[in-house]
Amino acid sequence: MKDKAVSKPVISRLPRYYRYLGDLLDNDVQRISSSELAKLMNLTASQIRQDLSTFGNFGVQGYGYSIEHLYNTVKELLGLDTMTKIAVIGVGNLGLSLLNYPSFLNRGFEFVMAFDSDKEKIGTEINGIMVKDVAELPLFLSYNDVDIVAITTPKDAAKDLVKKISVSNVRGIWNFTNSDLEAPAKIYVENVFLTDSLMKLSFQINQKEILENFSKKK
Amino acid sequence: MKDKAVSKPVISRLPRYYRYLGDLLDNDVQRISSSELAKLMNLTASQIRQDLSTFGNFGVQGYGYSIEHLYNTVKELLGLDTMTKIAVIGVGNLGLSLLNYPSFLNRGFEFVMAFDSDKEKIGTEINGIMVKDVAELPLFLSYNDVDIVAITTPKDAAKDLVKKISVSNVRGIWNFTNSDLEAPAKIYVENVFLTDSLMKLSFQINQKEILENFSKKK
DNA sequence: TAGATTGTTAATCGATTAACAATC
DNA sequence: TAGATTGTTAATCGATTAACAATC
Repeated sequence: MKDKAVSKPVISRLPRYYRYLGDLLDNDVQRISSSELAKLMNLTASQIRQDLSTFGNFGVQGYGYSIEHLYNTVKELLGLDTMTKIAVIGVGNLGLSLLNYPSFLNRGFEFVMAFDSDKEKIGTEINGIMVKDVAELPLFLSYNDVDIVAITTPKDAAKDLVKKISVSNVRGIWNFTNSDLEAPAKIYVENVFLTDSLMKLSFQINQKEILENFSKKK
Repeated sequence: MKDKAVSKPVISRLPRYYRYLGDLLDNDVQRISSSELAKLMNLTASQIRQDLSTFGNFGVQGYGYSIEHLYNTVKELLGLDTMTKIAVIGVGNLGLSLLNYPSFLNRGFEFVMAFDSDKEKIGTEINGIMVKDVAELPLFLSYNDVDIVAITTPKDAAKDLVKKISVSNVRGIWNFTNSDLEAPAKIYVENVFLTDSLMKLSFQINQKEILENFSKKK
């Protein structure tokens, strides 16, 4: 184990490893070599060995990797062997998607409460999760352990929410507003920028035409 | 204008530039230097100048960049000055979020049709968009210009959908299933892996503890 | 033992940052 | 003109790929 912080590209690949290893496990495959896994995942064997060696020596020379062992290792690395508690703020369609997402629960995540400002929604229950008035958020956070807050409100509401979250024990914000949030360093912000994602796709499918247009004008 | 393909990191930053430039424009700022913009966006001035020079010379020495001009340039680069037509497959909460997302419409995107397999949903209308039987997808794609298909179905349904999409004129897939989709090279796949995103967040907030645990065991 | 495959060191590639001449 | 700031070339940094000794 090295002590330096793990590099971003490696972190980004971990969930993907987890998915592929899970599939292999489901198919009762026992072992896999870095080159077989590389072929499956469209990576190089070198990269896989480099990535894994960030965390330790999990392979066996001449044999490869035990899938079950590697799967459990990655699972643990991702913190999925302990329950992570999530509060959802904003119960619009996006908030509902999260609360109803079936695969979160059996992967170490648990929704503990939902919040909204809409009187119609407050007091209702979604998938077994209560919807509270967002005004009660600070009090709730001070009396309950919440690891992650998912923010699915309009972006104007977010700045004030971050302020309230910042004085709690929350360690992560899952940001669905389409704007960067400024949070203290102790809180990690993971962004899901749907509009950015769609624009990237738009760029990619138009790349040739767009760049041609551009050169003409120059 | 260089002719080589634009690098991935640059493409990823374009929507973010677009957001910040839009905000500046809304605040009636006329001009900005690379170092001011860098400060605002938490980048380096060097990087901004490098990024922009991928596409042309938009700045003026001693002055900086005209925000309006730069904004329009990025907008055009992202293909937002022409309408991009999107069909949504799967009208669960996630599909609903997309169809109701207010900011897509005034940004050059248009939903043309929604599809689902649920008899209850077929024939209904969401935000003015009809929901058709997914069985009619191939026919619809053959008679209508659709640029992007957003897939929000369970992942088991996706493989078959991709096959059908592959024989159409669709150029991009916006993939919300939590699995990699194999599509022909002519179709660009942009992934939104919500579970991966949450797992990354989980890793980050637990990084210290997790890595400590790991070193103990070794 | 022979063959396979790891973990790691070295080489390469690509992206970011720094420096500076060109020029508004 | 003097000051500011670009676009670009060069230097640095970091990530990926290749190579190979160690070893199951």
